[in-house]
Amino acid sequence: MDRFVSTFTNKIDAKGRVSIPAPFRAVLERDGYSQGTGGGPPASAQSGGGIYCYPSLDAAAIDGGGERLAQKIDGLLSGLADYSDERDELSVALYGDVQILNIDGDGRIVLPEGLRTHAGLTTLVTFVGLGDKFQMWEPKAFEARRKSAREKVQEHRKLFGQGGRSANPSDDERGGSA
Amino acid sequence: MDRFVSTFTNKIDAKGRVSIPAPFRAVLERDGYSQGTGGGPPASAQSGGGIYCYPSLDAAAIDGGGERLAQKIDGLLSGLADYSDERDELSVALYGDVQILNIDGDGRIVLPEGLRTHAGLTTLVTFVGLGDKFQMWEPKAFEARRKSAREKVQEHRKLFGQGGRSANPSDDERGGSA
DNA sequence: TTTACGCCCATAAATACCCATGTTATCCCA
DNA sequence: TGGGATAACATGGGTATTTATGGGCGTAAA
Repeated sequence: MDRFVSTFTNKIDAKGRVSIPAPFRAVLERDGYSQGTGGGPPASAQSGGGIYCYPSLDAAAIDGGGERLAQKIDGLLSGLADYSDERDELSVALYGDVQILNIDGDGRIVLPEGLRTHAGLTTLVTFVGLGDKFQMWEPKAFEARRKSAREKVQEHRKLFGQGGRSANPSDDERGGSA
Repeated sequence: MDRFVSTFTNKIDAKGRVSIPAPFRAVLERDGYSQGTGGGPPASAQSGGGIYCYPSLDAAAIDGGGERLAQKIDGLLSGLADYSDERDELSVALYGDVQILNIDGDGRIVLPEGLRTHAGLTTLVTFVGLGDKFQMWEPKAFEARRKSAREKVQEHRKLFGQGGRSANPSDDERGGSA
């Protein structure tokens, strides 16, 4: 199914680069990404190559994904009439905030200033798989979010009365393997 | 897919020139633009070369694009009956203010007075990708626009994003489903 | 002439590209 | 089954291109 799964934490180096977790890279490649070196024919930033990133609308995180994500965005706009003011306005938020980041020969991207500040990133980034896309978080911020997410799940369980499994507290962290 | 994506802010120099962001240039070239020097054979301003620009109908901005944009405008008109009043009006609105700007050997254009005042441009221009076309804004004006655009998307998301997915707070972010 | 524009060159900074290294997980073979 | 050889990854850093931007100059238009 090629979904983004699991979480990984990588380091931002002095040049602002981060390695994309290898499993995510594999998903991106299967999703139609062709890498500059070591993968396939080069692709310029605006033509199918690169990953699509934009600031999450309601979280201090960056959303990222490949072609599939891009098509999803297109889908949102496809219903609107060309040249309507409404379409322009939505396009601003949907396309205007997107950055296309190239993956270098070593599987790394450079996070632009704007995105980095939105997510409060400094030296570490936590990549979180969410299926069709993934998110990049400041590790501590993500830990907090994860915690609250668990609590919500707990509540839901109570509502449904499913005693069931466990909320395994020691989930996967760095390098869950693929 | 060759879409205009992302935003860039460039400077207007003493001669009124602005660099077109390199990624946009790449889209334009693939879209059928041939540059005077360093790109391909020269093209006169009225024959496929140059970018199409006109004042946005409902915003203090300039719309710009390449061949695809021109064809889309044609498409809109062809949907209307010949000689209808509506068509005439639209033709004037869409074609009347169009300017074809040449890109110089260094990837720059000169913004004519009329367009500059319409958008309130002085020393900086923000290029905003909107898919098939892009817009040029005065940076501060664009900031305001971006803000309102984001709010609108939030609303839309509520309407769309009810694919009934999950209780997972991090699941659907921007556009739950296409 | 005077102004505006196209064309060329120069340069600093940002970006892409390339290779090297430390570490860890994997595999093979005795 | 233990241990060394191997391969995959994340990470660091050097170097070559690309890009944005400033300015000079000749030519064409007014």
